[in-house]
Formats: sequence, C-alpha cells, structure tokens
Amino acid sequence: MESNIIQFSEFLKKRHFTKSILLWFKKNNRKLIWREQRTPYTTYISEIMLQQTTVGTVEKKFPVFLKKYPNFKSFTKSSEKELLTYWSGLGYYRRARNLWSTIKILNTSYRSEIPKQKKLLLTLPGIGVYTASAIRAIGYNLPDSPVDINIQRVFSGLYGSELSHKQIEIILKFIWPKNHSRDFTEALMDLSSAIKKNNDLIINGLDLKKYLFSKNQKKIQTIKFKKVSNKKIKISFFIIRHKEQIAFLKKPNLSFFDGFEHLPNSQDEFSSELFTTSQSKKIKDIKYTITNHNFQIKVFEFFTKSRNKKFKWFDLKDIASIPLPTLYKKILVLVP
DNA sequence: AAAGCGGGGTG
DNA sequence: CACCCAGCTTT
Repeated sequence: MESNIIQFSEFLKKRHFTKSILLWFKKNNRKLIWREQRTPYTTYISEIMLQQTTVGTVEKKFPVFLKKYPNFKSFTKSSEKELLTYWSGLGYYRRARNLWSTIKILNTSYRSEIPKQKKLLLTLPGIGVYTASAIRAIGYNLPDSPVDINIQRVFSGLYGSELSHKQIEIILKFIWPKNHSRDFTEALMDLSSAIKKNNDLIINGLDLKKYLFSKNQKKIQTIKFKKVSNKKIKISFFIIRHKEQIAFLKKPNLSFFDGFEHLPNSQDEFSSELFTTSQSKKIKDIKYTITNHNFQIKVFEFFTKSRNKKFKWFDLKDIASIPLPTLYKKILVLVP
C-alpha cells in the first residue's frame, strides 16, 4: 500500500510538480485581504476565521476586525463581549471565545507573540494540528505542511482515490519546498479553488483536471461527506418592550450562541406567566437551521408597563453595539 | 432543504 | 481511528 504512495510521490517529483505549482501560483494567486500583510498575527486571525467558514464570508469580516484589533496587544483594551460583536455573523462562536483565551495567554506569558514551536501552539485553545502547521508554514514560513480538506482533495484527486491524512503527509514530505512553505501552502489552496472553477487546468504538461476527474470521480467528490439527522427544536422568542427598551436574559438558558446576550424564550420558567400578565401578539414564524439542529421559531412581541428586574434592559438605540448572533439580529429587525 | 466551508476537542 | 461540537451562505 505505502509503496504506491512512494511511487506516486516520485512521479510528482519527476514531473517537477512543486516547481510548476509555485510558478503557476506566482501568476494565478488569489488576492486575498489577509495575504496583504502577512504576519504571524494576521495568519493566526485569518486561519481561525477560515475554520469551517468560506473565503467569501471571511473577506467581509476580516478588514473590519483588523481595524479594531490590529495586533495582539490591542485586545487588552477590549473585552470578550466586545470581541463577540466583531465575530457576530461568522458563526461557531467557540472560536471567538478560544481566541480571547489564547490572546490573553499570549499577552501575559508570551510577550504578545504567537509561538513558533508546534508543541506550544498545540497547547493554545482553538489551535489544533492544522492551524498550528498553518501558523508555522504561512505565518513564519517555517518548513511545515498543513493538510486541510482542500489539500486532501487535490492529492486524492491526483492519486486517483481517497488518501488518508497520513498518506498525504508522506507525499508532502517528499515534494515539500522547505524554504517556500508559505507560497506552497497558499499555492495548494489556490490550486484547489482553481480546479473547481476552471474547465481545464494544465500546469507544466500536467493536466490536473484529467487526473482529478478521470478515476473514482464520485468517491473523491464526497470526501468528508457526513450524513447526520437534524434534531427538531420548537421554541418561541419574546421581544419584551418597555418604552424604548428591550429585555434580555440575565442568565442564558440556551446552549447555543454561548457568550452572547439572549432574548427571553419559551424554555424559561416565566414563559407562561408572561402570557397571562401581558398582552402579546405573534409577529412571525422563522425557520432557522444550524449544524444538526432545526429550529422552528415563533416570535412574540410584548408591551409591558413595568420594567421587570428579572431582565437586563437595553435601549433600542444600543442594540447595534451589543453582541448578538445573526438569528437574534434577524428577530430584532422586526422591531419598528 | 441541502451542501459545503482553508477544524477543534475528546476518548 | 470515531464521534461530537453547533453558524452562515449559497445552491
């Protein structure tokens, strides 16, 4: 089995795969905003944002984020809550909370720098095998070879059937340009992106499309395809208004959107009490899906005469500056 | 409705 | 290895 992998690696070497891809990359690299000022810091931020998140989404959020947080030290003037307002819309909010923890560690114990050593990187919250390698290869241009789903697809395609993470590491060790880790990593990412877009892609006589789609096409395209049934959750959210203020929960009861302010909802004790003591009207039904969960949501609006102290009250005009996930923003848009 | 996105963490 | 975690955009 592994002898095939060695043979394949030698084939790539004979075809000058590495050099060809680097040359192709020089002309065809994507002009991505986080590549403009490549530092270990910008690499770290962009790699965390790009975890399970599309390039297009990150392109919108990254510049605003970097203006607010231009370096590790800039976080000392901020708070986890404020960080979440800048992360809002990116999803997987655990990443933001891990980022806060990690940067706190870096500012107190690492002189506001991110370490180069893989062992140290792996101790930091939110940094796993891929991100640690990416920070080393892209941020520091050190000889390391991150393997993400794109790189896995490129080499599985070239090989003709799905390769394991370990097998790809063997291949990469064979062909890796030790002094050009940053370029080569980015080149492989861009290659994957180009393969999806272009009808033909011939690099130094190597017809990548032909290799990628001639054999076992279906198998390669379904790498990492997981079927998981969605859980249905019925829930109501309450917009409770008093004059120009809106009620939020003091103690969140939802396991989602950790760290954000939460709208009162039907999973709370007070729910039935609310309906008997106040006038309400249903203003909308919303279907909302996140990974493995389907929410069937009813939104109710209440106007109360008193400001119940069970809640935290925010002025309507301040809504934009408090940390809210996209769902709550969608709900609050309904407030005139 | 479903797919897909430059994974992390735990055992 | 397997399994769980848990947002948004685009198709």
